[in-house]
Amino acid sequence: MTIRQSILALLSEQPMYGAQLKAEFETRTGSTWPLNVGQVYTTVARLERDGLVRSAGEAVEEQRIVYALTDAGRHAASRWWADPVDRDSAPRSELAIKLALAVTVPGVDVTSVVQVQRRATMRQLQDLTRLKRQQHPDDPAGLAWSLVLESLVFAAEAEVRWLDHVESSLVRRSHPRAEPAQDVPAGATTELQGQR
Amino acid sequence: MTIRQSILALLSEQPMYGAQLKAEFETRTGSTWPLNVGQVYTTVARLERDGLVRSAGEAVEEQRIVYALTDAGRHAASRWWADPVDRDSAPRSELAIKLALAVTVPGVDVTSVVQVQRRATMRQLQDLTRLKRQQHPDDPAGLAWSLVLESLVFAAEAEVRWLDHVESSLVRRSHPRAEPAQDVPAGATTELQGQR
DNA sequence: CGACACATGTAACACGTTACATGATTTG
DNA sequence: CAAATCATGTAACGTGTTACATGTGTCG
Repeated sequence: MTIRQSILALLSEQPMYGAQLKAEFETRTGSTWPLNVGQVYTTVARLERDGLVRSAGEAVEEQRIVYALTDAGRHAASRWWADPVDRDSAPRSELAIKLALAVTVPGVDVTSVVQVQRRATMRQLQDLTRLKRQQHPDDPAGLAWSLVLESLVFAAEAEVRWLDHVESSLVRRSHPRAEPAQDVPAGATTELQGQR
Repeated sequence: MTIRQSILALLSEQPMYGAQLKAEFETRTGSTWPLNVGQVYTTVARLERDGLVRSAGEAVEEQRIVYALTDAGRHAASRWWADPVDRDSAPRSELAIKLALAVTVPGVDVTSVVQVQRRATMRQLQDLTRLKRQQHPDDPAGLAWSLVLESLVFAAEAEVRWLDHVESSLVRRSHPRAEPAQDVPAGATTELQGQR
């Protein structure tokens, strides 16, 4: 669904042809999520089928087929801006499910699962900060990519915090006698950069 | 892929029949993500096709078909525990893409997009804390659900923080003369519960 | 008996993804 | 001219999702 909406959004700025859509999508999101060209065509075909896009046949150039929004398409695009991202359709969090199952299936070394994941997420965090250093957020064109990178950073930080929280829950479960130690506050980002 | 792995994990504990798989999945993850029964059967059929599951034909009861892991299936299940969740296959963040496009497509009221989303996420956060109050994390069976809920809370909090960060980036962009005001530190969760 | 719930499946479709085939344009 | 590049598209497959059809017990 995301690609669908993204294509609508790009076409709402200006009619474009297929490869241009791919290029625009990738430069604006900083190539974080590459987009296969073929997918552009399949998605555009579905949009055309649904009456949101029409191909303004070979408008200017030779064999380039330019796509444009129909009225319904313009409507759908503006609805995307107006509505919040649907939380009900939020994809299942594989990590949350994995750990929920890990603590209920006997014989699973939950602590090890948590540690492996924590290390992986910390590495991703380092990669992201490395990427951010090659980045000029003042550049108006770079603002978008900057935001994308930072959204990944925020998500990864939250993941690490949650993993630590899971670990402390496990400790509490195995030591039910211990006085209820206060959990790490959510904002303890200070030490987050250090490897364990 | 997530459902596939979840079914492998459940079957690694014990052979089960279809409806039981649905029930176990939902009780252990707290019905946060309902699972259509039909999907269990389609997924199990694919697992059988791939040689990870075999149907131990009508083992005990009358017409209940019990599924069990093959050796390859057990192997796949334990690999899931050993490996971190693949970050490369992490789904595209619809929200991040949406805002990246919003700041690059002219004529979009980005601030409004941010505000609408923030309100929606705050409401979700309130719903989650309300759910958490009806929850006993000391109950060993409830621990899993507790963790799932908290993962959603952590993710939503991170989303709100990121949205605020986006907003301040926008302000900075429109007032380039202003001295670079320090951003809100990632750990400013204290006020997060209050509506704006 | 009839209604209900439980359990099993199938059919159909949407989206995402990749690999491949084709044609046109540029360039060494 | 030949090779590389750009652009368009199609075919095939995988997962997720829903709606529907069917059978089988149970219980008032």
